[in-house]
Amino acid sequence: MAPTLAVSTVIFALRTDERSSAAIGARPQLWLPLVVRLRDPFDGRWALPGGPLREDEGLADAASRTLLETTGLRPNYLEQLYAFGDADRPGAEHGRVVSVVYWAMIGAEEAHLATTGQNVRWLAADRLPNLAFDHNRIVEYALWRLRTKVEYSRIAHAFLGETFTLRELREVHEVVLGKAVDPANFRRQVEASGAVVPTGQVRTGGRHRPAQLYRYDTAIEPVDLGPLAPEPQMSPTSTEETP
Amino acid sequence: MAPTLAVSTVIFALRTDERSSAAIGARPQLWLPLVVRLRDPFDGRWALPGGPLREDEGLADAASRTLLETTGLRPNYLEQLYAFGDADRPGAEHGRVVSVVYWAMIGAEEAHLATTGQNVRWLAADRLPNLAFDHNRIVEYALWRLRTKVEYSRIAHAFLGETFTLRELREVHEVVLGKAVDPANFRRQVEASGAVVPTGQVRTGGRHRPAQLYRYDTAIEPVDLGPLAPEPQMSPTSTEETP
DNA sequence: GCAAAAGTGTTCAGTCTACACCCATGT
DNA sequence: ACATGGGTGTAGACTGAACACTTTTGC
Repeated sequence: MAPTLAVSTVIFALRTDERSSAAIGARPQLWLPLVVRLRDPFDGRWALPGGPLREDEGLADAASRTLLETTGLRPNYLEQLYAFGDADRPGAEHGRVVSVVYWAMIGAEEAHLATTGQNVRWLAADRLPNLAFDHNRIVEYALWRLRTKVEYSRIAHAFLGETFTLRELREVHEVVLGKAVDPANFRRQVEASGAVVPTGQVRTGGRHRPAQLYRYDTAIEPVDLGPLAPEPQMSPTSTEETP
Repeated sequence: MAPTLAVSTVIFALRTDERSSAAIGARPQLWLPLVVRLRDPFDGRWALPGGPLREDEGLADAASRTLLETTGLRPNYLEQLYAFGDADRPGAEHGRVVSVVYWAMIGAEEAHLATTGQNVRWLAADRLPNLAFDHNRIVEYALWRLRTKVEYSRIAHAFLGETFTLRELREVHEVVLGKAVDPANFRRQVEASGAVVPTGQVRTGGRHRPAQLYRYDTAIEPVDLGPLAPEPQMSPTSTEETP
């Protein structure tokens, strides 16, 4: 019997814990939405949003769709993570499944508006319970990818809104990497990258000097995707023998 | 109708062109084995080795198997590349296929022994004809991944044998990256990485001072795979709510 | 005025790069 | 002897971490 094909998505957003949100200076954390399984295997356990691939639907489309269905949102960033399909995956007794998993980043403003359906719940990424299938391992891998990618690319802004202060962007790095970042050096690095442009506006309100607001420079690709980049640049490198 | 699942592999080896092998100082190049398609779609065109996923067989196992079937070899390095599954992939008219593609590196000694079956042919990676499906794009992406990975990890030795001189290792870098590398600086970087240990043996025969032979230090992982590393470190980060 | 964060300047150490130079071998 | 690549040394450019310091707001 041929294995079933499914698409799942690890959806990350930066949120402040509701319970401690009243506390001043509450650091945001990484959260992700999970859905309850309503049947075996792993009936009643939390699992990543996902489902079978529909006809005439691309893999990334399926990821976007399940994301929209579970959260009502569209992601600022979406990337394929990995295809998991070992024959001994947990739950394979009930029918083998090959999962193509995506991971996504949601902006701050949208994250507030997330519809939390009956079977959906947001949980902190570093305090997850035992999930269905091998989903704990998948989330671990997605977290690892997020962390390494934040360091060498420019995706951090995908957790923020249209405009943001460098302080906010730095906080994203600090929360994701789990360590403090020098404000002075961070500012210079970001400015030197040219990925960000000042809007002229400032954000006031703190008990301190107002901060310049920046916007992401859309002319700059956040990640180097190589030949997978948008423009499909179909490349018959040369024209030679065809047997 | 559910999409079919297939596993294909981009297999790289460093070879000297047979026609110019007589010439002295012939630079090796990247080659890859392709198979002729014997039916529609793309009947008669070259394609990546691959096929459907068998029952009770992991994705990586399937990649290894097709690699063995087409070349008679086992790879020194094997990694998942990407899952291609857009609804508008070339050839989808004859039935939609989601391809999980792997890429592999073959050692120098093995590459000589490669069995070249009736329908198999090795072609130079930078002079490929029009391949079946979107396989040109896939090879481009695999090449890009190989190049970026050679720069920041220690996989280059996978194109060589058990022991090798630093000259040979440097040549791998030069061929893959397509540019000259300073011998002095390369030596220092490799030695500093500690990934390589001198065997005490030397390689004589050139009209020059004999070169020290090195062996790869197997205690060091060639690539940082993060949570996908061998030891499955099943990680229920904590034990919390299960609805 | 004072606390707090925004933003600037400077130093120091480590790394990368280019290139000069000596060493050991085959012919 | 001498050509050739193996191997070492080193000066300058560049980069990143650390941290002192000035600026501008809210209270």
